[in-house]
Amino acid sequence: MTLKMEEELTEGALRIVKIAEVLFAEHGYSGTSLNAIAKQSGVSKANIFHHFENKEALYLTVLRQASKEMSGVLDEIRNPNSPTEDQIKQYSLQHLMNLFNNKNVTRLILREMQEDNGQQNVSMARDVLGEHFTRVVGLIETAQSENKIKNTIPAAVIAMTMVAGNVFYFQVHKFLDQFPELSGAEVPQNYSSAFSEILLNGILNNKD
Amino acid sequence: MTLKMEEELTEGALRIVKIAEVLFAEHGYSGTSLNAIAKQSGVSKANIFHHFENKEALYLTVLRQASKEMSGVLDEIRNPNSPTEDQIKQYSLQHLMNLFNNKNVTRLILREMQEDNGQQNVSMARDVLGEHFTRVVGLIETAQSENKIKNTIPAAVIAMTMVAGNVFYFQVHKFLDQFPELSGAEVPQNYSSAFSEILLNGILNNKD
Amino acid sequence: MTLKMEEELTEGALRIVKIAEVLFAEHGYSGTSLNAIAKQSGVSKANIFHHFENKEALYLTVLRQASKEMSGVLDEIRNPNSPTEDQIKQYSLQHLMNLFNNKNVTRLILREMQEDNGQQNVSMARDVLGEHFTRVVGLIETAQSENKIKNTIPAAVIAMTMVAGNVFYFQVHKFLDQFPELSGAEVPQNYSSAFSEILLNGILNNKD
Amino acid sequence: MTLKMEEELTEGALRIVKIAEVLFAEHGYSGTSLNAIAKQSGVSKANIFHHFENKEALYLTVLRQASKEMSGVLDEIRNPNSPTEDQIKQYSLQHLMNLFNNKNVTRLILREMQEDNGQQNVSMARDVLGEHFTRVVGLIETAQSENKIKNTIPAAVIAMTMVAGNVFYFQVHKFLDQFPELSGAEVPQNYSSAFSEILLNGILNNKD
DNA sequence: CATGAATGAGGTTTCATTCAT
DNA sequence: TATGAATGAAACCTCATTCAT
Repeated sequence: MTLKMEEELTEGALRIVKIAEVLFAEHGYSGTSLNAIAKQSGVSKANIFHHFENKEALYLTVLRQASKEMSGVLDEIRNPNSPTEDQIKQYSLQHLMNLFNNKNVTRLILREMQEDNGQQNVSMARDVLGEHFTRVVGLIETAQSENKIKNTIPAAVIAMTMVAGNVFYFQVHKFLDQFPELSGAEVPQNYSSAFSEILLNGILNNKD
Repeated sequence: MTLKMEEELTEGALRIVKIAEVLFAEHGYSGTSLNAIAKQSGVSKANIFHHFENKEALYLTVLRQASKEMSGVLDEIRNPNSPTEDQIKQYSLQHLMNLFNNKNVTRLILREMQEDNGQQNVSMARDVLGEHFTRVVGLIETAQSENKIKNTIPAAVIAMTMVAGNVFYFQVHKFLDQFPELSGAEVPQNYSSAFSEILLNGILNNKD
Repeated sequence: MTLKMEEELTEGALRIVKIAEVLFAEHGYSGTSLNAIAKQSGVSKANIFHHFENKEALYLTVLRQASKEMSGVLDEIRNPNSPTEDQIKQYSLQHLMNLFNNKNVTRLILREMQEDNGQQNVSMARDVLGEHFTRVVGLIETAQSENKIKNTIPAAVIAMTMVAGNVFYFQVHKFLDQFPELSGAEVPQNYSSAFSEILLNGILNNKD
Repeated sequence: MTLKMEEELTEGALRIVKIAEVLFAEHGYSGTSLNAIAKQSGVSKANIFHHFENKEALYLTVLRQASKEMSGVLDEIRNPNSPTEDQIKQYSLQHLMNLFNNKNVTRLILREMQEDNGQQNVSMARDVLGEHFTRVVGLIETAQSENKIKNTIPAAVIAMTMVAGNVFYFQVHKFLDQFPELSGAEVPQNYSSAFSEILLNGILNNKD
């Protein structure tokens, strides 16, 4: 089931990819020089070309590797018996934690989304949005068919809103301490909880 | 009322800044060469250095200029007599349109938020999030005091959620046609409307 | 009696020349940029070109001005009645002090001597060596004719030796504290006195 | 016995250093472009940066290499049995020839002495003045203890005078034909002989 | 598998100089 | 008399890449 391009990476190559991932995530493609990668990896520049055809090829490998890492994590966790509400909350939180646990990958792919690289970043996008996205859409559709969630709103938009909240929180997280109005949201779990509350119940006061 | 750093830009300098804004937005800082800026501006490379101390200084000028542009736009619009619900909808849509109308600036500042440039991007962040953010917080707090919006959710988190939805939509917009599940959301107004619906009423079916 | 090239310098031009003299002396011709001169002079670069045809012309003006300064100083002092020995001592010391008092000029001309600029630096050389040189030669020849100084040694070589000692001391002066063997020579007058002693009486012990 | 910084120069690097030595000696640091060095060395500019971190590093390597060359030469020559007078004459001449034989190095270091580079040029200075200097001081002190040379004059000042004469002659040599008074001194040996005569016996006529 | 030597192209920056005002 | 705007050329340096070993 190994695709053509996924030839197993040797130990040396993997080391390079790991470092490259960090640097590409931090400084972007053109902000990262092979020199820097070589120096930090402790290998020679020439060695990079020994393992990868060129910079672009290395970059693509990094992206592919990154995607794999990200999607791999969350297969097991599921709890089909709990109420819809809890399931959504749980999924949302899990997605958020996923973004943070794969910080470099996330940044990498967010960068990629801002570039005009055509084809390539679409599949990338799927990975941040991503696995969860599809699954949440399914989950919601089920809930809608059971009349637990409003039928008027397209499931995809709901899923998207959830992802949006998480991704944005990820992007903004490091500035939070600069916004005193947002104090309390620094801890992802707290934010996620409040966000889910909004998502589920809206903000209007429907008391009467 | 001119601040120290805002020395009026001369015509020549402004021309350079305008072009640079586009290129920096499209390709990022290190992906944009002064060569390219010079060529597209129709001036010599040396002339850029006549107007700006170095590439970084030009970049900062672009950012500053960008922030100014963005915050300037939306002062007038207000409609204090309409119901809270409509006001929020209206604000949200306006914010979204703002992001699209100032595409370059928005991209520029989103890029900036991903970099680790300390201080600098905090003030930048304020500008995308930004003006609206503060105002919406006020609006919501008012509504909360009038008991029209739930008091249990912090106004700031609500505002943030709104901004999140818009910014994320901006980022993802160009991929939308690749996600058939999301068809219908390609037009910002449609998306905004659906998103406001969720924000205001939540997704749970509270009928009974 | 004004030569073609010595058209009186205007106040503005003179200011530039003064600054340029310092910078050229410190960093040499190619180490000194018109930018630096302009900035330190508090005038615009363009203004330099207003006063001087180009960098070279400014440099030549500086050299000319420098030479004038240097040769002008010592006309008056003479004491024809004192013994030959004292006269030589006095001249030697005076020459040395001259070098120090016109530090910039001296450095400028020493630099010039090391360059391969043909013609030009010959006349420059005369100015460091210079005025004194000719005069000392005359003085010594007189003394020789009076049999007070050995006829076997050419007057010019004697004069040259004197200049050599002084110039070298000037060049080496700032390193003296690093050579503990030479302690005591830091004060020019002391050095000059010891040097004259050697020059006049040699170092051999002729007692018997 | 290899010092940290003296990592053996590879063939390619050495070639560059050799050419750079000539050019730096001729035109000074800022008067010498890496372009020129590259062209004359027959290597690419980029290759220079492969071997040296930057222009400054190349320059320092040149200086270090130069110092080594200069100090290495004269170890063997010694003739402890000849009379003091002859020994001094011989040393002086040898030093002078040394300056000429290592023309580039000498110019390089003389340039360096005129710059305000702090630390660096002190050690350089030692090399021109240098080896000989210390040895001559020793020689003279011995002669003084044997009462062959006046005890009243510090050995260091005597040595310095000797070096002064030689260095100055080196600096002035190329102008000599322009000074008719100095004819006869164009040949270093002749000059050295006359200079030693003065140094040893002074210029006063002590006959009676 | 790994590296040092080498390079052409292009990057940012500085230079001396011109010109219109 | 003085300057800001503009520039071509050249400075130093970095980049991704190739090749022989």
